[in-house]
Amino acid sequence: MSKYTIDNIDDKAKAATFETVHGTIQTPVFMNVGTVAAIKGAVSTMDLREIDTQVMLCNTYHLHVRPGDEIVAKFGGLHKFTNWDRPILTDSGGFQVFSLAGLRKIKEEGVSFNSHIDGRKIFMGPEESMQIQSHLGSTIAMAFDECPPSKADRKYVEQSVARTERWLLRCKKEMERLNSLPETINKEQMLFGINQGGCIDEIRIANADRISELDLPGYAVGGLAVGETHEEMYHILDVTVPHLPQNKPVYLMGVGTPANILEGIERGVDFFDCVYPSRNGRHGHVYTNQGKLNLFNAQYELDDRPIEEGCGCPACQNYSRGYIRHLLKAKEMLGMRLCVLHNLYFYNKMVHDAREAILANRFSEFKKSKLEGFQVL
RNA sequence: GUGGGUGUGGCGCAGUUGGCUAGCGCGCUAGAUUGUGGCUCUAGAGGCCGUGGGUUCGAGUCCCAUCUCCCACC
Repeated sequence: MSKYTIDNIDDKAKAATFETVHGTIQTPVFMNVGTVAAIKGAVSTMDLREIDTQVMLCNTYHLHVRPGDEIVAKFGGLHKFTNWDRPILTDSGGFQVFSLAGLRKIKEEGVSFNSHIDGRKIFMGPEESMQIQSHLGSTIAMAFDECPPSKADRKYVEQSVARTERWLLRCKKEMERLNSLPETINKEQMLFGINQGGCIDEIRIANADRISELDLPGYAVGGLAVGETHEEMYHILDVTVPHLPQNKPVYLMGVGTPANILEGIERGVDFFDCVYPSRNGRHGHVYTNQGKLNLFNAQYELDDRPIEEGCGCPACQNYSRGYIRHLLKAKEMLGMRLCVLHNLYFYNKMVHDAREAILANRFSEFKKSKLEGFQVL
């Protein structure tokens, strides 16, 4: 039984508490992306606990191809498999329809993929996605959707969104069936619906209105940050979020930069996830309140300062920029790991601080000072 | 000492019968990256081609000398 309680609303920015079978989530929240049940960059669930993060995100498609969701189920689900007892959100595999374009064929029933691991043919539709996510036993399962390319024309977007809506009904029905089975790992698994519609206001709004009627425990805005400008993205949030239920969490999928997240929070978004902190960390790009640093740059060779003065992360508490740069150049895994840890800490802390600001009704000043700071470097 | 081979950006190499601004890989310097295939992509810097002569309209390419390093033989 989930329960969403709004703690405060500062203009449109929301701070809420979402209670789940795996503990409470305080929003806004950044969810740490661990696609294959691990945060890339040698970051463990022990580390996630140490830097005090709330939610891990895993991927249905990737875990289905390897190791296989039946295997995870034999371990008792993702929570036991990964030794993470806090909430886990699983993405449905829908995005892979988009990101692995070229390996796919979309039909009404679902999508045929060729596995990126061994090339074998895989079929996934709404029912399959729900079955896999049920095996994984995540706290929140995402609906199986299609994320149309940003350059798709209106007609394609209309057809795609209509099909995604039909898929959502099938997801809901299948999840209800799965949650009632005795062998199901998490019988209170939640299904979040996903809003689509490209950059076309009317399609977004009509879709948001229709899926809101399904009374799902949460809703996501998908299909953003896929090539449109930041202004277009913010505009879509401006017009769409008000058409999603106010008493349910709103999740902006795959977004984004620290600035994107602050803009999203300002528009009422609760949940975020993005590969940036981990991917950029692996590439030596680290976030600070003054902007982003590329530790591969020669200027850090003799820099004995931490990544960011005053940061409480394990990297900054123990090591210098110069040492981490050396590790990165030497391709030592520790270099990536320290950068990823720092970035995850930075993201989680920023969103946590945003919550504090909302609770104190000073989010607008908070956001303004953060954005000004990011532009210093 | 004799014979053979070698010498081209930081490293490893291409450079055809001598022909226009000498290439490539790695490295280096920067930049991209938004529901992640530990990637990938883009741009940039850096070489008087061991040294000194010579032949030629023109030499990294041919000739002579010299030095370096490697191999074999005495």
